[in-house]
Amino acid sequence: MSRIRVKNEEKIIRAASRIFAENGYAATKTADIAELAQLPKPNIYYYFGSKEKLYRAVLESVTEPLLAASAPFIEYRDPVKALTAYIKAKLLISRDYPYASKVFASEIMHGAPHLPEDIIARLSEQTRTLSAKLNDWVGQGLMAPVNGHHLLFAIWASTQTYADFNWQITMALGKEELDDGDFDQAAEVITRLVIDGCRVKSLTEG
Amino acid sequence: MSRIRVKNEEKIIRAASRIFAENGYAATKTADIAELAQLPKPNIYYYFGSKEKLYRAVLESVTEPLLAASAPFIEYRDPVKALTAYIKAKLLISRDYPYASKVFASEIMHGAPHLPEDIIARLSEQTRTLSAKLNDWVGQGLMAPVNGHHLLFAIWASTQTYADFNWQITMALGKEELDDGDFDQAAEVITRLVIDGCRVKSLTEG
DNA sequence: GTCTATACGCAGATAGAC
DNA sequence: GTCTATCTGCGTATAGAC
Repeated sequence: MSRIRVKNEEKIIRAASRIFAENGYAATKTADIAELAQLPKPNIYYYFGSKEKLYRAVLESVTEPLLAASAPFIEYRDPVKALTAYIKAKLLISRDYPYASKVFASEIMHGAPHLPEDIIARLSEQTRTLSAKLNDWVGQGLMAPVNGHHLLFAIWASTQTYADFNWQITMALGKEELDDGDFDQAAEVITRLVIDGCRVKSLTEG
Repeated sequence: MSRIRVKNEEKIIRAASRIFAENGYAATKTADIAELAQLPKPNIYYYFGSKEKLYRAVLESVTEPLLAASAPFIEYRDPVKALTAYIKAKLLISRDYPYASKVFASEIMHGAPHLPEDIIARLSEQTRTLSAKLNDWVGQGLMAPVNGHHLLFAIWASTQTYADFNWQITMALGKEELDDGDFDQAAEVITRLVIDGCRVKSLTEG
């Protein structure tokens, strides 16, 4: 694995993330990826074999950040801290991986036809862990009796929307692009909805 | 405009909504639409002229329901009633127009390249009206000081997710498909988040 | 390892018979 | 108004020179 290979593969993945995000899988031309990556088209095939395999490589590149975002849920015992940190982490993914997030969203929207089984399994496992924890908190009287799954869906949707529907949001806000202040406001609103809406209690201050 | 024409156009639109939703614009073959509609492929072209025009017709078919969903915001003066009804209306769109909703979402996700200007204008107008009303309520002390735009984004995202990410949700719930009970639970959770989270006050019972 | 030039298949669109 | 048969262009993929 030469240094040039690693470097070129990175360039291609970065370019591909963007083109796939903007156009969707079927509508993207490998020629456009090559152009953005400033490499000849056959190099794409030399490094990745096919458009399909390149696409899967892009999908896999977001998997780790996505799974890592749930770390707060494990780390913090305090429900308020855990949920606040989780919402922030999810919003940062939308901010920092806007293209990969979109590719992932598009993939899920169409029934995950290209998503490898092992990734699906890990995401499912994560879902079970998170909703179980929410239900635990409900059982311990640490929050109002809400359905953990549906609360999770609401958190996912309202954080991911800042990447997936970026176009709509920037237009509604009358901006060119979202800045850190917008993400702060988003975090404030979503956190309030969850913490106050579900009457989540802190372990330290009752 | 013969009766047969109207009937065939309906059949084609219905089939197209589904195929476009499942595969995305670029990946759908007009042949597949024709097959599902049980008509020969050239009829698609006879009635709609091109794949692109057919796609736009599908987009336009959801516009009215989408705009109509905001009626509660206008009809009800009471913030609690208005928001509760709005959330319910948005969820019903996800339930009753799952395919068209997905097509619309996919279109927005990619920057609305095919969405006619006049539809964009009407949706923008609606966005302004809704966020202005939310800000009014805040100004009148009828709800906590939340940013109207971001609250709106959260409501949109968490209701549309039941159509757009249907696959993920049914999998997480371990079901084959969502039933009315699931939508009721979704409504309950989202309504709680908004009403309790933003401390929305009812006009009648303070 | 890199890239120019080319093959090949698929799917959008249509000509023209009925 | 309907449909069979066909054209054509575009985009994935590769052969083969360097």
